[in-house]
Amino acid sequence: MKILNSLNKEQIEAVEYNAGPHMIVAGAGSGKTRVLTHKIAYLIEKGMEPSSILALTFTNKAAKEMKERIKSLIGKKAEELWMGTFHSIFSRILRIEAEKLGYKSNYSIYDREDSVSLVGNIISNLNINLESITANGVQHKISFLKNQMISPEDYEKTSYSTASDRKFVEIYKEYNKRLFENNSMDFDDLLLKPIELFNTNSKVLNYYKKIFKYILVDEYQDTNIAQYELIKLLSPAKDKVCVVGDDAQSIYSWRGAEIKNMLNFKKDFKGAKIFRLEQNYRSTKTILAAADSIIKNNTEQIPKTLWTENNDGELISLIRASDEKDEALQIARRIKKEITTRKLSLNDIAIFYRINSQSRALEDAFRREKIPYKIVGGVEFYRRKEVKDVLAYLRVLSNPNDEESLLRIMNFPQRGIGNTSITRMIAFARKLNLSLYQTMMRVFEVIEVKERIQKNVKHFRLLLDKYIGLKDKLSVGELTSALLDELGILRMYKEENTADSLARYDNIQELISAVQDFSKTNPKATLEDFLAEVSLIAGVDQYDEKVNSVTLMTVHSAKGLEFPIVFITGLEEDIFPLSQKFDQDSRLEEERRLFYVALTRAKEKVYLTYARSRYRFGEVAYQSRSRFIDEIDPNTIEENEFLSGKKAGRKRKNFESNDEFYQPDYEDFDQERRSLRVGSRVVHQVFGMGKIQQINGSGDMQKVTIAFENYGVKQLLTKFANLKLI
DNA sequence: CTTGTTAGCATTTTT
DNA sequence: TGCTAACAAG
Repeated sequence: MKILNSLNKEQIEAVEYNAGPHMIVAGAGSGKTRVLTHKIAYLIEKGMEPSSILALTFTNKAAKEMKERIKSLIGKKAEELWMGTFHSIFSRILRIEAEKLGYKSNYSIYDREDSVSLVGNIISNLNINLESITANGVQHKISFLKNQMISPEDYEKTSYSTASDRKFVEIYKEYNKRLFENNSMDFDDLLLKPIELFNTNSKVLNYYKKIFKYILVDEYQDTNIAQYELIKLLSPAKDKVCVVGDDAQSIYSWRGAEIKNMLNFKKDFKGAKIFRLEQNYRSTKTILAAADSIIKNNTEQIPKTLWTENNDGELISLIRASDEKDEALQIARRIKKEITTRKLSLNDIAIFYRINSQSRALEDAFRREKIPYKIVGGVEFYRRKEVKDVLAYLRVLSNPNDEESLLRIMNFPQRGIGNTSITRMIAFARKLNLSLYQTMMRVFEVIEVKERIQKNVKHFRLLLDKYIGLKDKLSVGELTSALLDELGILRMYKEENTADSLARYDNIQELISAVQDFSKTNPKATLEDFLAEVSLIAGVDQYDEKVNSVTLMTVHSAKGLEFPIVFITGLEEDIFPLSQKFDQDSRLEEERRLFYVALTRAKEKVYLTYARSRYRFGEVAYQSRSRFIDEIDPNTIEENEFLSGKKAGRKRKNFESNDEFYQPDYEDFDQERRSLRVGSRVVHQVFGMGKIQQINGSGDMQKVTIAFENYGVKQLLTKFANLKLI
């Protein structure tokens, strides 16, 4: 069969096996996507209807790519596949089944920010003033519990009821209630609600079980309990379930992902068969050896040996920088060199970092060195304030019960409806059990609101009604343009004429073209369709390999991608691995897996960079280099002397002495404390011997963290500590 | 109700 | 450091 032609023996076995549940343990670069796509094509060629195959992926981008690839194998039929992320597939099902749960099908989807702001409102409404209760913290905890399928009632039963715990439960309950009243769901509900539906309504469950004759799951190592539950519930006859994953690449446990799902697969699905893909087609032998030497330090893993027929390739280069600016500059220079020496395009190069905030220095350097770049993720387009404002309008038009969105736009652009009036209207609404939107119609009964403002509210309400009336008559694109025109938001930003406001102007323009684009590609699409898609877009989904520029992204977003040349930056303790008391080994092991993922993205060449000092929280922090560097097999790595460290600094001085960004190495102005270094052993008069773990700040404010032999870890001001070097 | 100022917080990672 | 949410004054 043609479809099997391009596969190796193990891959063919995995593709052909379709008798029952099976798991494909696929190492990095072993052709996992290839196997999945070919398997689906194979199934269809064997006569299975595309519309009866459910394929779940981790990102929208992966889904889209896979669909494209399947299309090229079997043609247009691929369009009918149920393929997408868990969240998008089940939100689609919920659109259809919402009424059975008491929701309406036009429900809004709240992203994390929306949830936090709802939680914030609840906290202030309930008049809670506890140090330990913050909107962010509570939202985080709620999400965490939802991921484990723990309801407020469950939580109440199992946990100690401290005062703050009781308050938390109160907020959690109110949060769910308000979501329901707003006809809204948060990300976690998109998984929980279908479970609830299937568990309480066997008719619906059986209906979908009949539709899905085959289930495939990608990135199985990153599924959480709720996702596992969904797979289990929907398992078709004979458990025709195929999951693909790599336990070494599990990097989302903080989001509730359970490697256990992978480790327990054989137990969970009776008669399950395991396939292994161990031949790597992506990387050089050197890169694989380095990656292997890293992951060996982890204890929990499914044993496997990756091998490749590829060349040895080049050694990994280690680059030392004095600070983050130097690091960025050196990377920029390397990139220029790489592009001229190997005939590569900018697209072939990626720079990874552990945390988004590291991107700033890199961006600065690339701008100055005129290297085109694109950032994946970061402050995502659809999460920007001005974009969210416009989307809030669209959401209200679609679902007027969406109070969070309504509040967001009530006085934007300013129309003289201030906080006090809004609070009074909400009080009225709660008393009479109305929605805020309904209250707006009856605002003249809210006597506490001034007459002039009542008129403003009515005016606003009429505006909304006008567009609600129009929303099914116009395309989404036309609707948005007309609305924005009437609101004058664009004009407002243009007239303001600051760099900031013009950027916002551009972003809204971009949104408009995105909307129009959507209308064009989906002529029949409704406003709801557009909103549903937009709410579930992630940073990585916007990665466009066609634009010719280097790529900047977090290691998390890099999962599933590959590049000829990869820079992994910020290899310092407390950055990568990220600072954390490693009270649990599992935390450190996840950081290590993350580093493993980063390394295995590279096809030809890896650069590792670290900086001696780095701005964090507005102060300079000195860090020792990452333990991961020392875990790498020394035969695969070389320290790069040229262009490194102080040399680069001097070079800069010669060429760009008038550079406003230029700063002398800290040694030059902080000489008396120069001898204090991370790792230095010191004596303190009271605490005795110790080793410096961390140095923060400079001058009189400089603080050192020292692990004393007999007194534990202490943080001291250098100025008073009177330390003696040994 | 708007505008301007400031204190305090933030940097994990994302569907 | 850079942003925001909260606060104060007009």
